[in-house]
Amino acid sequence: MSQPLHLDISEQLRQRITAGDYLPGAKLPSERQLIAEFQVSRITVRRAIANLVDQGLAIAHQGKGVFVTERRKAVYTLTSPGLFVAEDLQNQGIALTVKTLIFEQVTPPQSVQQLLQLPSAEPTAYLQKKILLMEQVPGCMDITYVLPEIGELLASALQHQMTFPVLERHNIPIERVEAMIECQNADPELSQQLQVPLGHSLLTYHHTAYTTGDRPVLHGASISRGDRFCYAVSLNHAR
Amino acid sequence: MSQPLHLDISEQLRQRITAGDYLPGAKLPSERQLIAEFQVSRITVRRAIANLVDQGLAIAHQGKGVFVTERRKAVYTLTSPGLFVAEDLQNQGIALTVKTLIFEQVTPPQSVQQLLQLPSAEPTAYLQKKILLMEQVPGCMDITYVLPEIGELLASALQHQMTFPVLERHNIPIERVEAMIECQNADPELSQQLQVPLGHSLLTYHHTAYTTGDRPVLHGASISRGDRFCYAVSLNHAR
DNA sequence: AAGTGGTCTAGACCACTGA
DNA sequence: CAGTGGTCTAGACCACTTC
Repeated sequence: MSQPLHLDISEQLRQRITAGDYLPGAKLPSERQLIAEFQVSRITVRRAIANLVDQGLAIAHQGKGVFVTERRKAVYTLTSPGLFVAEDLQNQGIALTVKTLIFEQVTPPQSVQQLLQLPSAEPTAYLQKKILLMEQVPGCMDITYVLPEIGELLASALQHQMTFPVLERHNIPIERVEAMIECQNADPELSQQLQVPLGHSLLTYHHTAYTTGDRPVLHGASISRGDRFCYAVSLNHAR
Repeated sequence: MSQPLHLDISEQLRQRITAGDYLPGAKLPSERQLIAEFQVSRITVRRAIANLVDQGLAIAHQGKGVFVTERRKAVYTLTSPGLFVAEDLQNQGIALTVKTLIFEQVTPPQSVQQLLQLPSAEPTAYLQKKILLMEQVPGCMDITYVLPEIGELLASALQHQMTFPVLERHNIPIERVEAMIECQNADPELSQQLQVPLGHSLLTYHHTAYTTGDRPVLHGASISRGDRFCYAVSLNHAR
C-alpha cells in the first residue's frame, strides 16, 4: 500500500468534482453506493468523504446526503476606515440582519484594556456580541468592546444597527483603523452560532478604531465563515 | 445521549488545554490511556482527538503522540506596495530561504491573462512556484505569474530572491497593489509541500502589482499556513 | 417505510519513534 | 524492543429526511 485507501478514494472523487462530473450543489453517491463501487468498508468510505469535507469540497447533511460545495465568496472591501466592512455587502445588494446576543457592561480582558487605554482603576467597557445574517444565513459573529461613554450614549442604536455608521452619525469620526486578519477554526460555540462543522475555517478581522486625536474608540473581532467571505485591500504608493 | 460521546471527551480535553493543564508543546495522554480513562472504544477516543486537531488545538505525530499546538503567529505587515510581505519577516529577525519548484514560461489561465492584460494572440508569462522556508520550516507557497519580458530579463535573480526587491533594483517601481485575502484548505499538494495535514487552514494573499502608468507587472498568490501567519493592515482616513 | 448520514463497538495489522 | 498513532474490517444501532 503506497497510499492509504481512503486517500486514494477521496482523490478519485476530488478529480470527478474538479472535472465537473459532480457540479456544485450536486449530491455525491451515498456511502452505500461508494462501498459497492470501491469495494471497501464503510469506515474507509466515510474517511474518504471526511477528506473532501476537510478540503472544503463537500458538505454532509444527515438524512439527505453529501453535496458538492458552492464556491462563491462575498468580498469585504477595506477602504475608508469609517466604513464598516459589512456595509460593503449591502452595497452589493446582500440583505443584512443583525441579531444581538449580548450587550452589557463588562471588565474587558487585559489586552483590550490596553488597546482602548482604559483607566487601570476601573476598567469597564460595553461588550457587544452579534450575529450578522446575510440573506437570513448566519455568516459572521462580531465581538466588539466600545468605550463606556459611547456604549451608554448609543445603547439602543448599537443593538440593531452597524456600529460605525452609528458613531459617525453622533459626530464621532473614525480617523484610523488598525486591523489584523487571521485564520481560525470553529470551536463548539462558533460552530453552533455560524452553523458550520466543528473546526471549520473562519476568517477573523481584528480591528481597533481611533477617532480624532488618535484616541481609541472600540476594539473588536469579526469572525466570518472562511468558505463564504474574503477581504480586498488596495495598497497605493505614497506620493 | 444528549451529546455525542466523542464531543463530550474532546470538550473535557479542550478545557484542560485552555485551563493550562496541558501547556503548548506538551504531550496529551496516549490513545490507550484515554481509552482507560473514559472507558470508551478506541475509535471514539480517536474521534475526540480529531476534534481537537480540527480546532487547531493539537497536532498528532505518528509514533510520538499528540501534542498541544503552539499558538504564536508571525505578522505580515501590508504597508507600501513595493515591499514584499515576506520581507517584513526578515526585519523581524526570521531566517528566510527560497526554494524554487517551478520556473518556466507558460500560457496562464484566462483570469490571469486578463489581469496582466496579455495579448490574446500569444498570451505567455513566466510562472514561478516557490516554497518559502521560515527558520528551515516550510511556511508559505508562492505562485506568481510575471510578464514575459520581465521573466526573461530577471530569470536568474528571480529564482533565488524575493520578487519585489529584484524588480525595484531593475527600475521597475511598484506603484500599486490590489490584494485579496482569503481562507482555503490544504489539498494533497499543499498538504505535502507545507507539511500540514490534509484540509489544514491556509491564509491566501492574492495580489496584482502595477508599475508606472497602471501597467500590471505580476499576479500571484502567497499561500501560508493559517496557524502560523496573519496579516496586519492600517487604514487611514484620506485628508 | 426506506434511505441517508452519525455514533459506537471489538479487534486486527501496519508504520513510525525512541530507548 | 515496546509504545505510539494510522489504517481497515464487519457489524450494530440511532437520528434525520423524504415519500
